[in-house]
Amino acid sequence: MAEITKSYEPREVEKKWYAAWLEAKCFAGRVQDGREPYCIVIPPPNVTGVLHIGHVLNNTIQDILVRRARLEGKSAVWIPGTDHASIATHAVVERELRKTEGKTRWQIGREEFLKRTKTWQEKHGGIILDQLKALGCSCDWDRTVFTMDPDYNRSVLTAFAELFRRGHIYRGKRMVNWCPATLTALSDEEVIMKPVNGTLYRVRYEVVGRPGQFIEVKTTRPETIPGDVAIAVHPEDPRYAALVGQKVRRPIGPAAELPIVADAAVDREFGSGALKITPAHDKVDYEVGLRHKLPVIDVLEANGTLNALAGPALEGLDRFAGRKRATELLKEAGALVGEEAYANSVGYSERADVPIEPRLTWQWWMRYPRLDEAKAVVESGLIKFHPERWSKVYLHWLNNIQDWCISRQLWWGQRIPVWYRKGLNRDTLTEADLADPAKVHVSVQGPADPQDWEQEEDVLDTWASSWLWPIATLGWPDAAEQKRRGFDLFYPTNALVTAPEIIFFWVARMIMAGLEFVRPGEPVERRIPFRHVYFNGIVRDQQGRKMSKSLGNSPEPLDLIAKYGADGLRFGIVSLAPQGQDIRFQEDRIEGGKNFCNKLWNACRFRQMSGEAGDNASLAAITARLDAAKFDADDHAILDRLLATTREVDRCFAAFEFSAAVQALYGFFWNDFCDWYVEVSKSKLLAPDTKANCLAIQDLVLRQTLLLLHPVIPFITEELWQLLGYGVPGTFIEDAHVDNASELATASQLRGLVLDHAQVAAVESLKAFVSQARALKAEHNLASRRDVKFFVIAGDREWTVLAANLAKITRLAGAAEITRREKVDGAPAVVTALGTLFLDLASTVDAGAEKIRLTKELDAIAKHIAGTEARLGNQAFVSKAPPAVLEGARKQLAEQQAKRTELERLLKSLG
RNA sequence: GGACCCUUAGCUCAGUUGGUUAGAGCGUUUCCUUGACAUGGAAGAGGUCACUGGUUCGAGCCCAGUAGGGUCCA
Repeated sequence: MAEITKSYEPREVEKKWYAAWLEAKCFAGRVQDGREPYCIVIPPPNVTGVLHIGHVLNNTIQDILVRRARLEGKSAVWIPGTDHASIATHAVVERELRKTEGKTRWQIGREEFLKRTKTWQEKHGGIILDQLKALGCSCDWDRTVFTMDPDYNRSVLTAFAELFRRGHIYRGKRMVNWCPATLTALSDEEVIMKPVNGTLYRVRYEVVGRPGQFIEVKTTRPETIPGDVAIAVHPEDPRYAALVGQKVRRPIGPAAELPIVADAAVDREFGSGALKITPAHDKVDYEVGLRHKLPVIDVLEANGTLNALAGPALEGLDRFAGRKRATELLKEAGALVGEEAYANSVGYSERADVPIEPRLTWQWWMRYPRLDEAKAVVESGLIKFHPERWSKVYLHWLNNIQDWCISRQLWWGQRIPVWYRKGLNRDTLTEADLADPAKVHVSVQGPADPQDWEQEEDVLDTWASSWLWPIATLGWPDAAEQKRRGFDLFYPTNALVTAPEIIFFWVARMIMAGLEFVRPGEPVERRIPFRHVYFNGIVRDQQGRKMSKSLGNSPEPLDLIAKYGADGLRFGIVSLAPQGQDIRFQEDRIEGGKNFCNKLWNACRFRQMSGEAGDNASLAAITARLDAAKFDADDHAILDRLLATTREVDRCFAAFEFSAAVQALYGFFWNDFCDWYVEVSKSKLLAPDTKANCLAIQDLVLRQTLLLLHPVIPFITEELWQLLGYGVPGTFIEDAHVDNASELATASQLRGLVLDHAQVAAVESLKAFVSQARALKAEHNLASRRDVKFFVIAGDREWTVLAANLAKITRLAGAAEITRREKVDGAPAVVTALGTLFLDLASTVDAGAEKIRLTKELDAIAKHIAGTEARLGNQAFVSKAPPAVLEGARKQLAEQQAKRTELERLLKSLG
């Protein structure tokens, strides 16, 4: 067996084991072996993306879940992949095209553009997946899926054709959120509302035939005045009743007379109570226009510049320049009554970060399927959200849902599988036309006579492909593929780990897709895509800001791995991520992860240096080496703590409380095992009588600790597992079974061991005794001396406990000896639960200082006694509190009083 | 405007059915390179649990309100 080095060096260990795991196909999701399935699908990162710290958290949690499932004996699989990120990829490739060739995508054409995009994707698309490997992610890489793979395309097109057939998809000319930068429609979810400090312009329109009479409106967008077609007032507004039916003159742009109409949509409280109606550029105005049969005058081009309909003075100007110019024109015309500052919300394009334009265009829309079921499965807890509160956000969205605009005026993505008969005028298509197979063809494979048809140019929203992720990655809709990939076994998947930001974009839609397409007619629990959704917090910087490239506040994960090891990074990030709360990134916590790994490493090194390796090949082999007759208090205590920690970690993993699991393991391993048990072992290992049993206990504790930690820190645990001989050669730690607390207890009971809780409690008092002894030394500046003598005045029962553990505590207290005395005078002392402890200073004690110290302690204990007495003196407390609490209080009071008595005695003896 | 979250030690945070004297990591002070580990060990300092009121024998925890910070939706 190789010797364990002085400190843990992650780099080579990580490389070695990741390669070995891949070589042995450790991560393969096996379909045939009859074990309980466990499946996670990765939230596919953008193919344009690189790993950021948020990915580290998200993917570490997924890896924890899937590795834990393997240790629990499940047939586990984690399916990886990327999505094609239509808009983001367009942005990158088009920018490069512009920079290097000065061309737009239209200049090179659709085919050529797609060729370039494909090349770019092949070059950059795998980066993030390789980074996940460096992090240790145990994905089944043979199953890697890209949302534009041929199989995946077919899933997406099948879903479209099916939903069209079922009446869920339609084509309509409606107001959409238009992004003038990327030149495509967006869904409501891709629009970010931002508060903007704008200007409200008060503009007056002269009433036709009544010179000098005006009607005033307020608008933030004077550049759209050439697109005005009416003024609207509320039908019950007395101020304007007489004017309804009259006309006003448009103050700028092509001259026109606009009717004054009455419409209940007008807010009488806003501004003057009169509203200019510009149906082409506002959703409400468009609806008013429909009601009053008003024309639509679209004065903007797709890219946001004003067109000829805006008039020669504005034509060609960008919308913001146009606004400025329009204001000047209004001033010149005497129509601008005033300007005032105005704070309002403006919708911005999520990707391009420019204000969106409401724009009337033909688009494809989806009426969401299975809305009621989608609500019910979350309301009933069939799909459980962690933390649960996110289900409210989910339900609120579903209750206020609007049809989904799924077409995008882009090229990179699934081209909509709709063909129009050549020569058909698409601007006049009716619903009946859409349903007529002679005019419109919808299918996955396309028409048999393509020469007679023209395919729809638009592609689908990326989310309209990724909403199929859990089913398409498992082979849907191809029966043979589903069989090969284990659809029947792995669906529904177990957990989805994602960010709350995409609860609408993705989580809700996946639920609807699953319910709609999977196992029609079967119970809903067979159709849902996953049972648990864990929302990880957002990783922020120290100031609480989101990590972003432009701020440059995001640490580079690969640098962190180089500095602290993948395990250190994983341990650190999980330890600071409590369930569902956003986290502030602290590099020192990552360093803490690294330090923990080193501690683990060195504890194993200590074990290796302590004695011959025993048979560690299985839990049974180790427990067979335990000797119940040789157990002392510390042995009982460490096994008790091991069982309690195992129980707690089991609970935490099942409850998605990962940072609590890590905390429990940290506390157990560092404090209970290293700080105490390893230290007491040093005495036990010197005695031939207790050595073998002590080593067996260490082996048992280390084995279980490695198994519990493996999901969080896979590399170092694998390395130590092998170094300490826990596995049969040729197997891996993941081939072992992690025993739960009761299995562990049963295994040790088979060796005749019954944990003695009195002994466990005794260790607590021994720890306190040692700690008090050290403190007493430190008080007298003897902390580093190991030759001091202690005296104890103790009852027989207390002394029995001390005597049984004397060698260990003498060593831990850093004493030459601890002896029992009947009487001690003039030595500094401390009252412990195991008697009064004196530090032998011969006659050098400073009585004055000692008195001050003891008096301080006496004051503190008096305060506690007063509190406890007050509680026990309260009749209501005595009669109402549960007996256990009451009993505890009485016992506490007795102990406090005994301590006070002893302190008083000590003070008195000092004179 | 609506919904949700947060406010606990200098910093970042735990505290899951209300019950002894409120915890951790980092930082900080003092001491220690003793044969697992200085990526370490020992001891210490540090908190009117945002505020106000209520329920209760008992509140960091439950309820109501106030203030501040944040997120999402309109």
